[in-house]
Amino acid sequence: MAREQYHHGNLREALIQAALVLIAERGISGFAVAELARAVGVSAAAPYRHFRDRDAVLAEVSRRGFEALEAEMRAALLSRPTDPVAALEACAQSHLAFAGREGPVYGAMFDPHFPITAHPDLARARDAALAVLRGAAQTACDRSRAARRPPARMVALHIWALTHGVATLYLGPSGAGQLPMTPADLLEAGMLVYLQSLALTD
Amino acid sequence: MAREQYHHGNLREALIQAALVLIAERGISGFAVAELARAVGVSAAAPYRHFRDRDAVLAEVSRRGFEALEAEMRAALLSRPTDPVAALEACAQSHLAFAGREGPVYGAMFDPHFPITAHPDLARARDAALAVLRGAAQTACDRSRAARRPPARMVALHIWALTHGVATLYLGPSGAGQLPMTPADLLEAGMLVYLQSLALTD
DNA sequence: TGTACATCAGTGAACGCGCGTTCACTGATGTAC
DNA sequence: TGTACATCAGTGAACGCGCGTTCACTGATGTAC
Repeated sequence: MAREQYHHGNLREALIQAALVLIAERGISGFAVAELARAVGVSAAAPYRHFRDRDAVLAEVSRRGFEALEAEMRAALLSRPTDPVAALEACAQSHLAFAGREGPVYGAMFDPHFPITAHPDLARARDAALAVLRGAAQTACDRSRAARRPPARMVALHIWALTHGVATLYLGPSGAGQLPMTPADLLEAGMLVYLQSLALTD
Repeated sequence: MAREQYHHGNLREALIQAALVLIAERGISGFAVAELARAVGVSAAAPYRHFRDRDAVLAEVSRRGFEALEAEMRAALLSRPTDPVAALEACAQSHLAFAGREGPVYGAMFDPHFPITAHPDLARARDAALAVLRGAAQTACDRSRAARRPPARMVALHIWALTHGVATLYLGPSGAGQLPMTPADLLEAGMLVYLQSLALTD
């Protein structure tokens, strides 16, 4: 854990990795720059060479989170190249799985108190992740035979919101066990009902 | 602001009211017992005569929040006695409106980090609010002519999650303005698509 | 190949801050007789 | 109606804590000539 050299070499990266661990252990509100520095074995002032302030560390962690989420959703999508409904479901399920696996980081990514407008990179990464879902919705909507098919953007937002709602309500320590089914099943059933109206099952 | 008497008279109630203001101003993480005592004009130790600890204050505020939410959903429901779909929509919209109006308190009510198991009153109040939605879903499902109608409990959970997702993603300062429509419209459209599958429109 | 020097990436100490909670206490209230 | 006394609901001081951030600084690195 202790460093040998005066210069760390790649302190920025080490800080981010340590931040992931710290956030997982303590949660967002328990995340402290001082403790972060301690974990890396560096003085409390050192992180400020690489990040403007505490929020900047959180923003970078969240940004990477969105990049990972985007990649996973994209992969899920590609695993279902033919069936648009299955593709949307895989996409939503990978989102939910990500939230379950990366609980605390997911919390940071979607923290309503975070001043996201001050961190445009973060907003862009989030939008890029949502865009994957949007693309899948577009494919599905193009094939819809429903009388009044909703715009793809809206479909994407509905799925995004439903998934996020399930994740925040029923994943994690506080949410576990108040459901007569798994969160994944709840989401799957919801998607099924919702997508049925798009008249895509051919 | 300054008290005259040594005994406050109704400090517990005054603390709760002040907590509402404080949470609205500073958010949950900025909510401090010390500041609360200051706001009421009482020593920092006084609140501990009425609440075990900081969390107990938050729990009571949240509990009342759920009671209010329950009442509003119930009222919304009663305003649509004949049409089950309209009733469900009114219910969800009142939930969303509550979240918009009581942003910070709503945040406390659904804070994933809160140790809700340590506060059974709070869990009960939350379940009671959800039960209102559940009842409305039951009424709707009973009249469904769908081939495979989902259980009412699940329908309620879907609507609960969708509403909560829309609320947390798109209400409040961080969520405003990233949507090409109002959150209420997004929710309404989502409900419409979802409920269509229940084959209730008669 | 060697050296002067600019720049980078750390240090360590300090500032100022506020918090949650406990403790022994005291002033006020109300009740029993 | 008056008084002793138990109880209640506050006080004020203190403990221990940790944080974010800045500042002048210094050790290490690398580059130009």
